[in-house]
Amino acid sequence: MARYTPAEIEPKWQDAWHEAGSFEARRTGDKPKYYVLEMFPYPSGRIHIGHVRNYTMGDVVARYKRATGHNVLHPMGFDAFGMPAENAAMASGGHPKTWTYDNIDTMVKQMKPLGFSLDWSRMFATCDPEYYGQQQALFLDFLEKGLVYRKNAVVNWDPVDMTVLANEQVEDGRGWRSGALVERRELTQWFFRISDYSEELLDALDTLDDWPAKVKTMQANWIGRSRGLQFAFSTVDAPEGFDRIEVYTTRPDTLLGASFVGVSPDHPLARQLERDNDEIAAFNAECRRMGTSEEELEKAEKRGFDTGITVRHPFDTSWELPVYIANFILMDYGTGAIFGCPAHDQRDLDFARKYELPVTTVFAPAMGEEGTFILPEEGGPAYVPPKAETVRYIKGFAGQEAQTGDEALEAAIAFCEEQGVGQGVTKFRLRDWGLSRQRYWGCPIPVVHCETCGVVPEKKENLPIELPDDVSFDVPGNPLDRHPTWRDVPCPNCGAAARRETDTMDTFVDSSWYFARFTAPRAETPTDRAEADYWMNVDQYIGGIEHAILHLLYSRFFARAMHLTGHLPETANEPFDALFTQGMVTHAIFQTKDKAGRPVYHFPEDVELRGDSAFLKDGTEVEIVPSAKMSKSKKNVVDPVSIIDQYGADTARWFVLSDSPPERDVEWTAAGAEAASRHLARVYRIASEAAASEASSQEGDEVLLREMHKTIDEVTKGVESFGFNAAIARLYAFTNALSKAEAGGEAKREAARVLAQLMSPMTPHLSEELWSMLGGEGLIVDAPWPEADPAMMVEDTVTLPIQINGKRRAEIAVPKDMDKAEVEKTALAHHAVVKALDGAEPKKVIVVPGRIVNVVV
RNA sequence: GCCCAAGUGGCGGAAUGGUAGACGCAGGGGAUUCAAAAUCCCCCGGUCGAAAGAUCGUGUCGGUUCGAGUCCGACCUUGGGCACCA
Repeated sequence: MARYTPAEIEPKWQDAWHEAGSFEARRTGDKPKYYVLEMFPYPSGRIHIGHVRNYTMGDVVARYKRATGHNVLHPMGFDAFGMPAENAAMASGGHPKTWTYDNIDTMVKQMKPLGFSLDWSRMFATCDPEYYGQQQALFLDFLEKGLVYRKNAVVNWDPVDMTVLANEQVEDGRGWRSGALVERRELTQWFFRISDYSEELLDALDTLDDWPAKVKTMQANWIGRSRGLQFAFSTVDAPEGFDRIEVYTTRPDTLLGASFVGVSPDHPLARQLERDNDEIAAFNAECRRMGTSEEELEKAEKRGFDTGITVRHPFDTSWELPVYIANFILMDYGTGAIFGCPAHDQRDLDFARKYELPVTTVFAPAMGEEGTFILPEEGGPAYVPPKAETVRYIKGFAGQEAQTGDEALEAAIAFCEEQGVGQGVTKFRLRDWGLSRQRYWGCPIPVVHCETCGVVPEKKENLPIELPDDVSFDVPGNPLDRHPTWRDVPCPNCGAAARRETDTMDTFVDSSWYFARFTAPRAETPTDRAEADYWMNVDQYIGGIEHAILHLLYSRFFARAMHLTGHLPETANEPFDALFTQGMVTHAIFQTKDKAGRPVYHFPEDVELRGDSAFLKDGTEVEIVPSAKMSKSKKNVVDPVSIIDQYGADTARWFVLSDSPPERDVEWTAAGAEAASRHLARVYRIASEAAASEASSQEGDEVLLREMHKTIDEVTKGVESFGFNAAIARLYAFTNALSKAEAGGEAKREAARVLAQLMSPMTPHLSEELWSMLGGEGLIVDAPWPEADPAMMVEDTVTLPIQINGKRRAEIAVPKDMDKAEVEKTALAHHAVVKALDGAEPKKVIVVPGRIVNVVV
């Protein structure tokens, strides 16, 4: 009998699909369309097992939808701009462009043998001038509509390398390459007005029924709508022009517990004070030495500097509060100034205790719930109940004595407005999206700076503004900045000597509209409306949970901006109808330390495992950090090519789906690949036997075919709900049933054909082979998905467990449609129940038809 | 620090509030074989027991319910995100 030889059959069927043009997306016929998209990869160099898992999931959906009669669009491309290419150029002297395109070549060569049903004719990379030129056109359209503007913003500045650092390039406040202390520096940068869409982006989350709730929650929290009071304190002894300090608070009901006012080190007042006060200048400078990330600010020790200025309490002008400059206050949020109420905010309480400021409790637990409440001023923790909880106000000034935080908030706002102390406002945490990057390897921002005309947009006919190739990375800083022939251009407006913008775009811009470009990847405009109108939206988007906030939020903004500028229909404002976030593939990190004690990472293939220890080829022992997110910078990536070489693509595909639920992280182990391979060989063998079977006894036909219909039903449901591992478990069970079946040859062949079809989204090559072996018509990719016959799935009798006091003690087999009273009678007659009752009457009998019987004694 | 998840046998995991551990891996035993590989069959959460069975058991502690892995509250641990990694 022939053996399962993936190395022969996989290329054969890939050629057959290619010849038939099976996977080219076409707008033909009256079939419904289906657009399935996996988040496109960064061309890091080689594909890793996480890619295999991600694209196999998308391929299962794509192939299933194809089999259920859809025109499927399933494209692939590369998110090709970004820092690693520049880092590689700096490390080894090559060019980012060469590095990137070489990597793309390699990765395409590695992906094709996996047999994904991708329309490769639509492939592009975001670093193709044809792509980023259209992105520049979008930028100009956005600029015209006022969706882009310039303002100052701070960046991490490395004073030795003379370059801007990404947050991940800052380690313990020092530049990763130079080790120099990082400074915050303010630059004029480009911003998208995403915050204008805060409310809409938040409210529209409710319409995304097929998105995971956790992603919607994360986005909602990120956008962060809050209701509060904005008002001004009048100052005492403040410099001129600072008669008032505007603050924003979400807890105006705690105004009588105010203890101090805090302003950001970047607040205009702090900036004014540092001019004449060296101590304040030093404190502010110290604060600015911290990185720009929110995480770093929050984790840092909370510190303040007493400015000596005070403010008057709005309700009692004889009551003065000190004004501190505090390192934990963000200039970007609210007004950059707050009042602190230590009794009801742990951070404020820590601050008050540190600087010996008064603590005044405003509210306490409601009557009857005081319990062991310790007043914050008597050493207790800050009392911060949920705003929906009713509390008792001790120092309230508006509304009832007992009310919820929410009620008190509104009452306080109403009271303050009436008193002329500020007004209620709704604010959002979401900030505008800074897109300027002081780097070479990104999409050039298509504007020119002219001394007379100011900021001048490039003319669209000059697009794309291509990156110059003749650059080097041996000098610190952005090569575009020191490239005279590229940088120095005439003003598009007046023709005078001018300078091209040398900042490039954030790579999130590239990935915020690629899904739209896939609908017409060669169009002369960003989109072709006929194509976009047909193919949008993405029916199923699949990607990592790490993109839950930024990428997905930016894309939602871009879809709206592209609608405003005429590039997408309004129906595409929410571009992703359904989202599935697959878990990550994790893997141990292998690291050593360099002379300065900084970690140096090593690829798994460069590490030799001996027992629980690991060593480099030169014998150096390597530290193993278990189970971390796979990341190119940490080098803990697994190369699936060897798996494919050894076992074939179908085994790799089957294995990544079978071993773990798709939304959960999976720790890569090679152990299961062998088992997956054995199973596929077994399926091949069983199908071969079925193909040759001459058994004429039809005794077991019904049993087998009933099993088959149940399997069709469960696998279909599994595939539709991303329960791939459960679907595969069902296919294992059905394979066992087929192998043991005492059925006739015809029934076995039918069952084997259905098995091949049900497996075909996961193991398409093997399935084609079996299909042709079993006399299937045409290609299996063109065969319609099998349908389960409901009549074949009902059982005549059911087994009911009997519980006594909720614990299973026995079971009975009863006809499926036996009525409740009869079931109860049968159950009570069971000897285990009789014994448990011991002559007494049951207290209660619960009968859930078809499910369970519970006897309470 | 803040936001969001996850936690079930030796391992990966299954389970519309209704028989916890499907299916697979590893392990043990057997068949086949001159022998092996491959294949096939059986067993496989802990404790007690010869067995029948009993009893405990889904990170920890409480709660709701006739019934909780599933719902609620608190905690612990691990992971993701925190706006210049992509």
